[in-house]
Amino acid sequence: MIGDTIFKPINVIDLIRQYGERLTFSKNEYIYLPDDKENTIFVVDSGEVFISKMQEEGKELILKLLGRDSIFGATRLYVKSNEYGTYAKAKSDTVIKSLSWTQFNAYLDEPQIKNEMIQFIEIESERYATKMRDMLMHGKNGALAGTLIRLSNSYGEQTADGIFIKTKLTNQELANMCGTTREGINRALNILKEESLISIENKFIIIHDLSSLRRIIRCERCSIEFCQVY
Amino acid sequence: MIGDTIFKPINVIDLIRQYGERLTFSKNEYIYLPDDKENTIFVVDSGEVFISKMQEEGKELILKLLGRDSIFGATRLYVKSNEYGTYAKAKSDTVIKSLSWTQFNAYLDEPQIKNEMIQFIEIESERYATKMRDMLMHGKNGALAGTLIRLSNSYGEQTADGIFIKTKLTNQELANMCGTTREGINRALNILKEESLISIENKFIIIHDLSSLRRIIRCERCSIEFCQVY
DNA sequence: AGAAAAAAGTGATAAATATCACACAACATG
DNA sequence: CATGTTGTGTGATATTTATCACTTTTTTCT
Repeated sequence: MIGDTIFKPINVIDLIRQYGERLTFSKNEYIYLPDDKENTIFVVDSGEVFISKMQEEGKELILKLLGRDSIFGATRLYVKSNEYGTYAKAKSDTVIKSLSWTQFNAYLDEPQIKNEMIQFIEIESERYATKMRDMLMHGKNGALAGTLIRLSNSYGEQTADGIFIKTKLTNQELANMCGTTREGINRALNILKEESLISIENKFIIIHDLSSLRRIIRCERCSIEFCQVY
Repeated sequence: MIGDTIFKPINVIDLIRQYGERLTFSKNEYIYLPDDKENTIFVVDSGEVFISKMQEEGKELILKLLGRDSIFGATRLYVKSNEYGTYAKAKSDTVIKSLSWTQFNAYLDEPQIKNEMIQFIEIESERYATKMRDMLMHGKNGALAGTLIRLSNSYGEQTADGIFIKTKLTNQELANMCGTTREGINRALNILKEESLISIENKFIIIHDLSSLRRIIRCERCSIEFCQVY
């Protein structure tokens, strides 16, 4: 992360790590499907996980890209719609810890645990609202700019050369995060490269001019906490 | 609403009604601005309120259209970003009740109140996630179809003629809900009229063929609870 | 290392959206 | 009821985005 520390539900993470079952998934494996019974809470140990909204005809919308310490799955205290509604897929070989909701539920009496869960949901909601604007108001270039900014907040590392994004993403994956096409992303990235806003080295994106990216979506008062890819 | 009853935080609503201050706003008045200090929770008594994300150059993205019994404002238990981030504007002449966060906070010890607030936030988050997909994956027609479906769930009344949407919306307002232009909405509505999916009578929209609207955004397993305009 | 698979790049074209510039209708109000 | 004001409808045009059909490059896997 650049600068600010952001909220992390450390007690919840510890709890799942301590009592949860260790599971491994290889690249592209599904961790849960939209109509699976929503009865497990997960935390990422290593690797990366996409949370997506399903869409037939091969299309998908990636809502989140999770890394170590992200919690996901049954994260709702009361709203039990029975199904997850989303699906989770391992982006790379991944180790996660999983705890059944029934087991986790027993710890919700502890104020610290419950409070962290509430904060988690509140932040999630704020992030969606912010993202909605970025994705809808400035065309597909705006969606890409917004995604790159979020990536820099979540996976960016400041280097002499610029902000190095510590995760490789294919054009198709970026397209699915932006709700657009692979070809469109390819062209848009190439334009950003020509304009020297970014460069790509060994498939890793480096952001050289964050302010110009921000200008695309007219984001000045950008909140680091609410502008994340997870 | 059509069918299902949906979640309503009745105890919270009663609380704000009982102890809150009555405020009136006339059409187009702002109730709060994005950088106002987030220190008041509101409930709508009568009239309608838009919650929007700001955008200079006159553009705005309407996130919610609230009616009687909707709560808004400082609805976060822990995440106090100090500013609202959104603005609230009276769509029509409106009466609301407002309670300072400090006062409201004292009642959060009551489990019923706290639980309702948590549920409210959880549902809000689910609604945003669902909306994101509808708005991003099927172009501007999809955004309009999604908006009309949400309007029918929130403000629809089944009549012999179809689903009557009990609130008047200008093309500009619909455009701001969809992240598109007034002209675009105008043409899209006219096409839907030609195809007899909807008709407009005395400025009120009537939906004749909800299934066809759903087909535009490929929504079969549509959840009434998560598909609302508030 | 070589073959197969996956991802990236690109031109041509079609389709969707936005923009501009008005005409016209409806509505509110003094 | 005359008159601004606000909202609607629409053509013409520009811009953006998606689609198709490939080629080339990069990665993966024996």
